[in-house]
Amino acid sequence: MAESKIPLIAIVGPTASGKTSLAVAVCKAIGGEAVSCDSMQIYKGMDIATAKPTAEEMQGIPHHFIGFAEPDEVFSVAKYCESAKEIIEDIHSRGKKAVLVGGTGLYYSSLVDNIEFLPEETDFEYREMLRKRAEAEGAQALLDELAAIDPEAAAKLHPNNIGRVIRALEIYHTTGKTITDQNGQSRNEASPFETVAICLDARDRQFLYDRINKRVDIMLENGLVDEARAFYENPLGRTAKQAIGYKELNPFFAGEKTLEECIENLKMQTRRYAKRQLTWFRRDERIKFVYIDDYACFDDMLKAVLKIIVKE
RNA sequence: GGUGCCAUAGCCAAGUGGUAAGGCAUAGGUCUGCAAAACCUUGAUCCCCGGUUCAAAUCCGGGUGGCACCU
Repeated sequence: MAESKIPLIAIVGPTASGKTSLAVAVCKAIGGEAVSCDSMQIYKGMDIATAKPTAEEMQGIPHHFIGFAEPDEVFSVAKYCESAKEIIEDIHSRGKKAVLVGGTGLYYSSLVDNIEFLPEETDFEYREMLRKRAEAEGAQALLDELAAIDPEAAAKLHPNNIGRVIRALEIYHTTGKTITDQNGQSRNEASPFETVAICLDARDRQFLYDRINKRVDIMLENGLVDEARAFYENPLGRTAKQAIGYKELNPFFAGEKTLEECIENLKMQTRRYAKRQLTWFRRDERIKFVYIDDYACFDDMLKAVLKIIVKE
């Protein structure tokens, strides 16, 4: 069984930790192709803010799953897993190694653990109705309702986390099954991948934050403001508008705040995002952590990483 | 040199006699179809010294620092 699994190398980690350059170097060393695991780099035009790898950075290594969707397209984990699996299988069938790169924890874990998503069952009207009820009756009312049909799920949710409570109710509404049942069934199939995952991190948090701050400055030099202005004038879709880098500059375009204030906030939001990414990867004990501030130079780190990959 | 105002957690800030609201940040965490999102948890004895009082961040005196105005 295990022999038939597809080997998969994953390089994950917080933003600005150096995933892109490491992945390219790894691909070069082992004959790999990069597969992005990033919820925002999938969009066309959102280049600077999402730090999409440039042609120069890619150094001729094929990068899949980047910049193919329209900014107004609503994307989801389910779609990601479906397509990413196909891409990885294709790379493998051509005798190359797939190297997954990215920082979207939900996409990563759903793909690697082969979460099975059932056919689409969203009901936006029902969601909207529940949202209005939450406003009128209070969030607790929705959670109480969920507790009546699925006490297990309700126990895990905080009433203020309205989005999740609504989703749980929505699943019951559209499928007749509780989210607990459905989630239980989603893990039935074993993963087709034999994954070796590496998470980039910094021993000194400030080291990472300095890199983040610096990178935002570079994005600004590269024209982030103009890119953001374009999306301010042509608003993004439901998924894409969540990207960090545009919404933080809107108060400046609206004349409510100075550019400097917005930039400070943008840096702060990026730092907070990096922290959240880390909590996601830290809880997966299979992921090996590599600390970027342990190495004097990139090549030393690359050697250490390749050692982990070869050993596994 | 004089007069007035102010001094509470990293920042903003409420509280005017009974043992310190709140917001932001920070740190940690949750995560199954919007996830770069959403959500949870997380800290102080109130500039210093002395006094009044059963009791002071809160009143009085002095000091230090800042701001404003005046000569």
